[in-house]
Formats: sequence, C-alpha cells, structure tokens
Amino acid sequence: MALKKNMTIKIDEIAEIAGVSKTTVSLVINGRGEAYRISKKTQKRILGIVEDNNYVPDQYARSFRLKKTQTIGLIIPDLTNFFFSKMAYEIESLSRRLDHQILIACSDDDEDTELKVISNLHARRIDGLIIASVTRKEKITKDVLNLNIPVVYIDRRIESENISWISSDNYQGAYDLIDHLCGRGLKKICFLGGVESISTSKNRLRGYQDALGANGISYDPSLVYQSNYTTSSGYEMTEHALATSRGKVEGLFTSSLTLLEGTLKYLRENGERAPENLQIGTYDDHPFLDYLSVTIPSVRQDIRQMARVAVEMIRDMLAGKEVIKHEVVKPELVIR
Amino acid sequence: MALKKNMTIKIDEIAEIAGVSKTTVSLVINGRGEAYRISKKTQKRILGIVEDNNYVPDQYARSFRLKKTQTIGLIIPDLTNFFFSKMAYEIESLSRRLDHQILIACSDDDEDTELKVISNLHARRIDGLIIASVTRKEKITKDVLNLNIPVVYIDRRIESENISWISSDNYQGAYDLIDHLCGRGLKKICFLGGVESISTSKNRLRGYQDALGANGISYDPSLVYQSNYTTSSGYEMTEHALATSRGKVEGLFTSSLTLLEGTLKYLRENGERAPENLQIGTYDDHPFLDYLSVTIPSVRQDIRQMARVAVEMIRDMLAGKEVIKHEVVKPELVIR
DNA sequence: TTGAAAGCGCTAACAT
DNA sequence: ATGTTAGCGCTTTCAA
Repeated sequence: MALKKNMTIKIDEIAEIAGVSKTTVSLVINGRGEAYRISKKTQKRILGIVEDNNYVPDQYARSFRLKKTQTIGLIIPDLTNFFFSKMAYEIESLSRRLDHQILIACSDDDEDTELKVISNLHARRIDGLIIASVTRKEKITKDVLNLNIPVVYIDRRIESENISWISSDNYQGAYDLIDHLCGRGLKKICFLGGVESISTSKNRLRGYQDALGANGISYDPSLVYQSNYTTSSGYEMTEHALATSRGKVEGLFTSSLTLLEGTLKYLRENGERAPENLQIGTYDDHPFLDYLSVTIPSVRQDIRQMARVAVEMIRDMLAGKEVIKHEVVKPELVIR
Repeated sequence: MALKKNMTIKIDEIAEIAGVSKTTVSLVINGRGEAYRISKKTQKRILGIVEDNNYVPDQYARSFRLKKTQTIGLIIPDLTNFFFSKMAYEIESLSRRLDHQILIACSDDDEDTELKVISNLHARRIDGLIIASVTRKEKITKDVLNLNIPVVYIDRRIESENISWISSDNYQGAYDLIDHLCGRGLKKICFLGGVESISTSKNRLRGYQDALGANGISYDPSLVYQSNYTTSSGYEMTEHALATSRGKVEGLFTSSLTLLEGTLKYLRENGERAPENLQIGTYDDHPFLDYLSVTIPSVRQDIRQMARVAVEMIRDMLAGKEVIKHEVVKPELVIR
C-alpha cells in the first residue's frame, strides 16, 4: 500500500525550521513566551511557522506527558431519551468552551455495562467524570472512588458525604405533579417508575405518596409499578396497571419520557387513546408534549442548569478546590 | 493537600511482582503469550497478578506508542435533534462492541465550529471520523482529507470520488411524502428547509419539485424557504410562509423535527392549531408523532442501518481495506 | 521461553 | 533569552 504516511509535522521539525530548540517552540505555543521572555521577534516567527505548517501538537503525547487529557467522561443511560440527550448537548457545549472534549458512553441502565464503561474511560485517563449512574452505593465506592479523579454524579445522587452530586428536586417535582392531578379530582393514580433503586425513583415515589396523603388519599402499594426506564417497560406496566384494576384507574404517572412513550403506545393499540377518564402526567418535558392530542402536564427539569453546575464542579475540582458539593435545582410544573 | 496520589499501578510493577520483565507482561496482556510461547504457568501467574491489582494499561501511553487511539470522532450538528441523538446512540453502541470509544462534538451546523472541532479531534488522534458535515466541498478537501484517517460522511454526502459516505435517499423520501400530500388533494405546499447548501437539502428540494411536477403542479419558488435547522428558524419561516400567501397555503413540508417544532409553536401561538386547511408533513420520524393532535405523515430514515454501515466502513478502512464506498439506504414513508 | 533497551512527541527542570 | 536532556508508560526489535 503506497499510502502517504501520516504527514503530521512535529515539534522538532518546527524547531528546526525556526532555527530554535523545541523548548522555545513549546514555550511559545503554550503561551508562556512572555513568562520566559522569549523575544517578540522569535515568538512571531515561530507562530508564523506553526501557522504555515498547520502544526497542532499531538494531544496524546501531550496528555501522556502531562498526565491530563483535557477530556471529560460522560456516562448516561440512554442518548435516545430526550432528557439525557439534552443533558449531553449542554455538557458538551459547556465543556468545549473549557477546551475539554467529551467522551460519551451509554450504560443502558445496566450495572455491568456501566462498570465496563467506567473502567474503559478510566483507562483512557479522563480528567473528570460526570455520571448519571445506575449503580448502587456499595459497589461504586470501590470502582468510582478508586479513579482518583473528580467525579460528579448528575441527576441520580449518591447518599454519601464523599461524593459530589447535582440533581433536581425529584421529591418536589413528583409532589407538585401529583398534587396537581389530585386537584383535578383524580383519586386512583398509578405510579409507573423505572429502576427502583436509584435516588430519583425513590424521591419521586415519596413525592407521590406524600402528595396523595396531603390530599387525603391513602397510599395503595398495588398501584405502584417499577422496572426500568425503557419504552417497552412503559408499555407492559401500563398493560398490567389497567388490567389489574381496569375501570378504576383514573390517573397514570409516568416517571420518564421513555415510559410515557410506552404508555401512549399501549393506549393507542388498545383503542383507549385519551379516554376521558384516564389522565396522564409525566416526569420530564418535551416540546412535542404541547401538541399531543392528550393533555399531559409534566415536570420540567432545569437541564441546562444541572449541566452547568456539573461542569463547573469538575472545573473547580480540577483547579484544586477539593470541596464536595451537593446541589439541588428546582423543577417546574408545566400545566397543560 | 494530603490527597492520595494516583495509585494506578503500572506495567513495571506488575512485572516486578511477577518476577518477569515487562516485555513478558505486555505480551501476555495483549494475548500474544501463545505466539511467543510464554509458558502457561507464567501466563496464568501474570494474569492473576493483573487481576489482583486491578491493572489496566494506560491507554494514553499505549495509544501514544501505537499511534492509534481506539477512538472514533463523531461530529453532528445537534444532539437535541432526535434524528442525530438516535444516530449518536447507535454509533456509540456499535463502536463500543468494537472497543472504540466515541468522542462526540456538536457543530451547531456552523462551519467555523465544525472546523474547530475537526482540528480538535484531529489533535486527539482519533482513529477515524464520522461526520454529518455542514461544510461545503471545497473547504473540506483541505481540512478533512489532510487528516489521513478514515473518514465517513453520514447523512449529508459529499460529491467526490475520494470520500466515503452513507446517507439515505433524501430525494425519494421527499418525493414520496410530497406525492402523498398531493394525493390528499393539496396543491400549494410550502417547503421549509434548513441549510441550503448541503446534499440532504438539495435532494429533498428536488424530490419536492419532481413530486409536484408528477402531480401536474407547477413549481413555485416563492413557496420555498430555507435558512437553517433550528427551531426558531422553523418558527420564522412558518410565519413568513403564512403571512406572504395567507389563505392559500394548504400544505407545509418541514425538513426536520426541529423545524417542525418551530412550525407547531407558531401555529399554536397564533391560534391556528391544526386548521383543517393546513396539512403538515415532515422529514424524520419521532415516536410522539403518533399521538399529536395534528396528523403528520413523516419520512422515517433507517438510522440504525446508516450507523451500522458507517461504523463498518470505518472498521474496514482501519483494517486496511482502502475502498471508498458510497451507500444509500431507503427511507420509509409513514402515513398518518 | 524470556529480557534489555530504544523510542513514540512532548514538557520542564536545569543549564547556560 | 534559549538550549540540553530526562522521562512519562508502553510496545517491540533484537539478543540471549
């Protein structure tokens, strides 16, 4: 194969052309020409040559040497869930401004997969990690804390003093939504949740319970369904919920957009599209919710803010401020 | 700060513990113990120690040495557009199976941003690049071909013999959809497009024109609007389209889900939600389209297949097969 | 069947 | 104001 070899020029060659040593080139390139009092003339010449030859330092060599990669790992369950793709979008654009690239990996809300990608990202020497984790507390200690890099849990929090997290107030969000539904006169409201063990699920369930209580409705565990956040689970849970207590269920709370899709799918396939006596409410917001034939109030999380805080935490930790922080942002009830 | 130092163990230490040289360890780790006839016993011992100490080779050192990073760059315009987040999801999960990590960057459909992230990813020595590019042919030649790595254009193609691409048949998709709308009796159909210069836009416009022609409707350029794929553009174009020829427009073709959002937003805010005399059709499909109060037929692209082909092309090119390939997948009209 | 040593491209301490 | 040089952790050629 007479392929052109990788022609990317390297620092020695730039130095040679400029007639200086690579130290000088390195210094100038990294903006420390002033500090080292390299003459303006030399600086300009070097920069010119760099420009002409389209020289870009090999980030791998650089990272290898510096022991930092300007790379942040992002682990989320599912890029097709609008909540997380929006989050990824925000995190990517914020990080880009800080000259950090994002290494994205999806866990599919599977513990093994998550562990695998954590190890993978670790081997890639990410400088920091932002993770919406599905893993329970006991296991993470070993794997994540061992990383010895800044880690921020996003969305799903870990109840530990040693771990930073940013999430929204899932208790309040669920409370407000259920309270609103009760205000519409609903009494029998099913809770369709995802992975039971994670903080968001627990808090949303508590919000659900308390809101019912505040409205004088006693909590009925048989109305609570939880499995995982896939659309097919939403479908199945809806089926069970309606089959078990058909005719009695007045409301359906779906804990994610993906679950909502499953619910809608089931309802449509079973000719119950938007029956007057079945009111849906969902966690997370989506632009299309405004235009559905069924009216679905939702809880909108401030994704941008969560992303901003997460990135800033990483940045601060990278800058040496070793403070563990916990932050909660307020969700917003979108009434429709 | 009495922080624990980075405790990640390295190959020398493993070698020391095992009482062998690092060569041997390296060989065994990389599965070439057999080829080099390292004794089974030694192999087992080394592997055991690796396991015990949780040793993972530093990918950066490795990549640096090997000149390959097991990393694929993915540049897309916008992660909040379901079409692209789905694509990212598929590409990520396929690559993961090939032990490649994905470096994602968004261009926001801005040429300068795109150039910047290309250079950034290049400096990170990605092994291959998959890109849904906004850049026109002339400019890319210099920047992308210079990379000297496998590059696959996805979705938006580049008309050049030297460049591999995978896209769906945008001409056919638009044709089918417009033809279908005409079959419903519509005559005045506006075309709301995105970035005019890219292949998808051009082909969809041609499909639009030809479908009209086939239905005996003469092409009226004043019904064609193009700017970019943002939701706000969709809003504005809808406004213009309806203002300019109010009362006459019977159909609206939106060229992306993001544009569709803008259109719906405008219609709702202006009290024209789903007027009987305004039929919308859109490129790209979304689960929620099945449940909208307005009935919107759409063109569903086979995103999974596009992702698969792209990843396979990269894999093959990486394996030394230097074939330039062009592939087109069929879209599917979803009638609603 | 295994080890010694060179070297990937870069940065930074230390010289000058 | 600029140059010399060691070394980051790994793979691989060559030697034994």
